[in-house]
Amino acid sequence: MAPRKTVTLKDIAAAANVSRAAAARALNGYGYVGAATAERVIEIAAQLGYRGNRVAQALRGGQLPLVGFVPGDIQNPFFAQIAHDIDAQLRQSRQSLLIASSAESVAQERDLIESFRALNVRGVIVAPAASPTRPHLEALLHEGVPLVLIDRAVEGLPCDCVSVDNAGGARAAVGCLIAAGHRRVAVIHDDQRIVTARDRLAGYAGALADHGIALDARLIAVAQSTVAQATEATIRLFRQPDPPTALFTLDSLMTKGALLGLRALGLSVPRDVSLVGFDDFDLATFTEPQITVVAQPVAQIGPLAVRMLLERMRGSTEPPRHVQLPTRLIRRGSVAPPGGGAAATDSAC
Amino acid sequence: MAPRKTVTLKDIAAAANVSRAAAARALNGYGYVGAATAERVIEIAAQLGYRGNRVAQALRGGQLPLVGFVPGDIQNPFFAQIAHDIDAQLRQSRQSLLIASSAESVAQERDLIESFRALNVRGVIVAPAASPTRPHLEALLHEGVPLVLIDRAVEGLPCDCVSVDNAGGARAAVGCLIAAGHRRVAVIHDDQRIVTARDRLAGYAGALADHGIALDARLIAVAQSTVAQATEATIRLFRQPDPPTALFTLDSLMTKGALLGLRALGLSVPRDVSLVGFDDFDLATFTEPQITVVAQPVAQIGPLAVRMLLERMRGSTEPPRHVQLPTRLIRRGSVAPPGGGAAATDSAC
DNA sequence: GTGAAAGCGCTAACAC
DNA sequence: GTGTTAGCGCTTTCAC
Repeated sequence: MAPRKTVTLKDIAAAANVSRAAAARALNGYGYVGAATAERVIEIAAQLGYRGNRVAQALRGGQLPLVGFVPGDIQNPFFAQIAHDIDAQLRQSRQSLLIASSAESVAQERDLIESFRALNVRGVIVAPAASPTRPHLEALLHEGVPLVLIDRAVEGLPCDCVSVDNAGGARAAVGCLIAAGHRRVAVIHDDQRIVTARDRLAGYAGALADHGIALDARLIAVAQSTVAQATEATIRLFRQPDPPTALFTLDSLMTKGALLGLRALGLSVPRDVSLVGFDDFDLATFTEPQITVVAQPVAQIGPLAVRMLLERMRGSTEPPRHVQLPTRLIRRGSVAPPGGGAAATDSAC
Repeated sequence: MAPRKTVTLKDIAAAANVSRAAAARALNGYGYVGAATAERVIEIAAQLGYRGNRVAQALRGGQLPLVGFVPGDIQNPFFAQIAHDIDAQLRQSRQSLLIASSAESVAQERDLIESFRALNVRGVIVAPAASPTRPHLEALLHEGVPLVLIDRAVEGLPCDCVSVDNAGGARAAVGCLIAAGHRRVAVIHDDQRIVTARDRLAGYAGALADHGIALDARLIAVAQSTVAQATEATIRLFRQPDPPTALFTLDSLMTKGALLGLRALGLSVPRDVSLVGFDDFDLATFTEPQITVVAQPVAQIGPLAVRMLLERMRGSTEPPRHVQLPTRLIRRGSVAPPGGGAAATDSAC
């Protein structure tokens, strides 16, 4: 209980009968120190439980061994895995990780970046929230703090970025549906708030255009990215006269909602409607049939982002790189030809 | 790009033609400062983009506004939610959160605590990994660093703790199975590595004892907490001669594994076997039928832990509190009487 | 090889 | 009211 006074360099210097300078040299193993002295100092330090004071070190020389990470939401498995990977990678370079979710709010993101700046972090990884301008990120760059964007690119921000090919993935997903014979492919999207949603929607439109299918506004539903809203949107979509025969959902929460909505409607997948979702998720392989999805290379994002960040922290001044990782269509059992045709185990999809 | 020299208190003092002390007083709003001076200083500071240097402040006075959190695994939704809640709560007291998973390894936990100590964090929240001794946590306490344990209590460690009633929850779960008429209730558990698993297993044994049912070693399977291992364990359990009629799983990963194993065996829930899992999870309401589970009050853990921590950080010296939150049995559709009896929509469970 | 001394940026007595 | 001064714990020239 007694908040024992922390042992400082001065203490161990005194105990070893050397100057603080000599002690520091011994402990950090630089400069000239007599082998005997060094050994003695090190032993005494160990004995007294000396542990150095990063704060003082940071004040003197550089910065604290701190890196900040701002995901949209740490509860999202996508970000949770990335956080885990960043954590694991960063630990090897003995950096500690500050994590704080922006909850997709720019204001919150700004505050977080602000506090990171005050702490003088060595670098920051952020999944930027949607916003027309981003002065806080620019300020970071301006101060020379290494910054890596993940998941969402930001135009005009000269920094490294790791994202996935959202448009391409969506195009492939919808293409697969079209290849199976669908013409009336619905989509649920998320009000365009986030860049990724916009790109995925663009991919949807692109796939339709590729095959000369006109966009039909009645097949495009808007919902916030929650299970409940997606469920409702699905129900609206399929209660229309002349309903769609297939559905493409822009993220895994929406895919879950779609599943629930379809179930509520008594519609069976893939017999009554075919379904493809963006983003793989654990539930996708538990359903019967399993759900066909566009999988993102989540496991690559964190490690790559860290590698880029460390390079910058080491002083690299290469021009910013924007890596766009490819997605992968995982064909499972949720796609079949329209009109309750044959089960499509081995269809084009 | 140009790492513009950070503006320091000295700079703004010079620009305002006052001493550093006066400037500091104006900026931090303490002590006597002339209103005019204060205003001028503040304006100049804003103009120059002064932002103070927490590191220097910390060196001088107290500590950095840092709190550490060591979950077992940030990817586990249980910990992800807690992390989210801690983050949200802590933000209000303007603390930044360091998060690093122990991966259930004491060695890693020790290293993390070590680095937190070096950073002089204000407090630590940890889900302690299984270990006979915990010198690093004791050291923390000894230094007077506030520490709150979550999810797992540690005997003999005089600090606050928030856990759930694992034994009681398990007892209720198994009791429910027994009430439905089951006598041969199997359990899959996790090698006793973690305290929670041990308590849940004790609850299982307790429920059996309550009803005069003898423990049967052949009904107790060991598996690590992974879907794959639990799947195998389930298959082993139900391939025996005289197989169980009900199954209790100790966490959600295992429940998923059990579902898969049962499906592989062609066994239907709850007709052929009844199932109750510890820990609620999203999939539990997607399956047909939905799975009966023992739900933990996850949403309470983080906020409560933070409240306790903040109190300690404010200097409270109350005796340590150990709060054990109650669990709740959520009766869904995975329990029925044994022997393919009637569907148990409204059975005792 | 080792010690003395000068700060890093900030705060808080204490003097004026 | 405001300035002077003395450090917080550490690193790092620069003498010796």
